[in-house]
Amino acid sequence: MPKTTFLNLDKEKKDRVINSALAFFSEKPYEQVMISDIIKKAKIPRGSFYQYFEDKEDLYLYLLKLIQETKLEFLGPTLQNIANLSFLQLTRKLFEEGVKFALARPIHVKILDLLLKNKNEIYQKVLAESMQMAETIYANLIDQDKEKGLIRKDIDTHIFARMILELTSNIAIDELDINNPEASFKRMLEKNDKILQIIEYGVKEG
Amino acid sequence: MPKTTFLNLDKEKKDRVINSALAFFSEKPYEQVMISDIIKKAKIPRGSFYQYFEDKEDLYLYLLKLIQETKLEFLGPTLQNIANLSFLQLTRKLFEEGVKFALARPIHVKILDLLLKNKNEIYQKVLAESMQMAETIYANLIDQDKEKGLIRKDIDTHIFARMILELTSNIAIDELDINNPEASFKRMLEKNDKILQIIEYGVKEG
DNA sequence: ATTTAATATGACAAGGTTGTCACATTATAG
DNA sequence: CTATAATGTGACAACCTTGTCATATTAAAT
Repeated sequence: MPKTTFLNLDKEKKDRVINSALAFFSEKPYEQVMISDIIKKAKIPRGSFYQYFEDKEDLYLYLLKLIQETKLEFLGPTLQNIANLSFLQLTRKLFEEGVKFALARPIHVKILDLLLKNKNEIYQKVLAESMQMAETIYANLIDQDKEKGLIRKDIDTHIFARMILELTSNIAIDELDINNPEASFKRMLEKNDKILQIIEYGVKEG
Repeated sequence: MPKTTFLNLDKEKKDRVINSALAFFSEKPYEQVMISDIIKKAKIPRGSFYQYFEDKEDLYLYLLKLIQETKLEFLGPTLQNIANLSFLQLTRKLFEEGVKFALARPIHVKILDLLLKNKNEIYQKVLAESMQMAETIYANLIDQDKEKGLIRKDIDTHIFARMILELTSNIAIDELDINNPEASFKRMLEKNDKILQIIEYGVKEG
């Protein structure tokens, strides 16, 4: 956690630091981001940085917390209305919301994407558990839908859950084009639909 | 390319350098691997390194070439007998061969995996084009199978090709366990089958 | 045996990064 | 209007990493 000195800073300066850090952590993996670059872009002296944060990890974990908060806030309304959805409906919803979030907060999404791909020490520390939990939740929903006769019982629950998790996290980022958000959005939603169609009905004729 | 000095080296020393480099490049992304570490592990003096290679990139590109050769050699027999396979049969075959290769050459696979995830300058230089080409080939095969009535015509060819490419590259590495190759192998093949089943028939009941 | 070419070595300069610290500046309290 | 606490600063030590180069050492050629 940042020291209180940082939290007491006026918003402008705080934002300068946060935005500078977000920019770098969205461009390179954690290990390759340099404190020197962050303070240079944020225009704060080296000494100040260490007055605000313990070290790079301290700052990074703080950013992740901010990102998580932003995402939860963003997903809030959606999460209110998922109780009656089937797993596939939920997946479609989350795909959609994922796209929306990626367009609204591309930097945040890039940071999460890098962390997801990197599987470094910090990933183990902060994401591994959540991913495991998400998988379990998905698995339970899938099993429920099997009981309801919505999903074939011979499907491997665990693997299906993993597939969905992998596809949800990877697909959004590729097609993202900040310069053309509307087109981007449409394209990504279409892609989502097509992927889900394959998963629902398969590709085999007849 | 390495300088002739390196190529003329006796096999033992050459292998020491290559294996040391392979070890590091399979553990960390290219940018985070340090020449210092490689020469230390290979037990060659700093000066020698620069007598053998231009720089880190020179060495890395050389390793990638070796890996590619190994892989092509490995896949050779398989590639002889794919002419009459449907796209899905081919996919199954390549999944299988991918698993076998990952077990036979886990270090190589890890290096390729890191490169695939990183999308850095070197990726653009050596892999981007191949990936594009693979996608095109897949797309053609899919279209052919649509004509033959094997794949539903309403499936989006491009996206289906991408999905398969993504799944083939990501799945193999996760479950890999060097300590228990046979169990690993069996588990991974089963996983492959289950994924392919979802892709062929979909998950939806009825 | 001598000369010439090829290799091997490791000290070193140049450049970069991190974390600290003594000191300057500003805010707060008495 | 001090005195005390909180912040702001940037020079600096300690540590790395890269690429080079003058100097051995070894091999090949004459």
